[in-house]
Amino acid sequence: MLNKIDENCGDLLEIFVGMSQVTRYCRQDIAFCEGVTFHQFMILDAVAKKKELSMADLHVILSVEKSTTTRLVTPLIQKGLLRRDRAENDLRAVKLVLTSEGKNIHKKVWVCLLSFFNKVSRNIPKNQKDNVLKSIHIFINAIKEAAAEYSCCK
Amino acid sequence: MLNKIDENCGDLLEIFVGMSQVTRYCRQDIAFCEGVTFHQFMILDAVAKKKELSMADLHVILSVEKSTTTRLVTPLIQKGLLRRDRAENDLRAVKLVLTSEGKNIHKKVWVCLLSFFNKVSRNIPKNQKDNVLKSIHIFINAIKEAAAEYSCCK
DNA sequence: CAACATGGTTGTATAATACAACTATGTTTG
DNA sequence: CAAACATAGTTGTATTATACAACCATGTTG
Repeated sequence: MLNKIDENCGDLLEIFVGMSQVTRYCRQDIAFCEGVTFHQFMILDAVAKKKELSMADLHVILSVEKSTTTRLVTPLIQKGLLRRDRAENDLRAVKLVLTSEGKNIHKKVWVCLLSFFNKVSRNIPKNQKDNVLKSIHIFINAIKEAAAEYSCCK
Repeated sequence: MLNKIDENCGDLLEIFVGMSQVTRYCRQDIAFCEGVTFHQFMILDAVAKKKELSMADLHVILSVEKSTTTRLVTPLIQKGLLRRDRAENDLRAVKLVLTSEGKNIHKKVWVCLLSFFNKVSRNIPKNQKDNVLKSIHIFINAIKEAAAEYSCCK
């Protein structure tokens, strides 16, 4: 009986290991696109989608500490891809916007990503694609929900 | 036509983002088990499975740089969970083995993990479980294969 | 207005990670 | 067999991602 569970969990562990590897690959490989890292691209993309974005929103999207958010944004400002304006309605808040250079780079990196994504896509059997993507959503959400209430060994 | 592709890729990006988040959660949460981090547990588990393991093998399993492998192993040696013996047949090589304390901790952390995995499991509809796990394998492998040949923007 | 809440940055510290240089041991080959 | 090459691992050095706590400035509310 415990065996059954254990086996299942062995699978899960393997999957976590796989995800951890794959995440690492992506961060590294994508780093070679126009000098933008994976996280940096996420930020550019989030800003591109919303036109303007507060740090607070961003920190939810990235789901990292707000201090981390600041540090991730800083290099993008320095490279001139983002502007950090004050929000009109709340003087505490920041409003991130893409510079034209930022838009440019965002587009270029998308092209890189597309080529990578296509390669990934080609390694998934056509008739499975939909199912696979859906399954992963289910899985990721399952973990997020579990993590929300999770606090181990306390 | 490009739209179709783009949309698909938007999905993929979302998934990568999700994976990156989820990976981060796990590293953090699991860190609370007996002071063992996710990677450290992977190492303990790999050694436990094989009884003994060379650094070379381990560095393949973790798929990180060999120097990183060394640094990940070191704290486990220091905590007395692993022993670093010389291999008999090759004096260059190392043979990692679990100490009894290591076995003990390995087991304890498994219990923590089980409880987490069960929570995850409970958030996946029963009739989908098999499908979801299989899909993720397909996906992870697809990425690994793509990453193997991947070198962007060159 | 005083107390509390929110948005953000900075100080400080740590973990994970890479790459290059190096040591020591093995293997192959002219 | 000695020289050249290959392999196993560690260490030096640097960077990135990350957290937590302390802090400042601005808003909101009793």
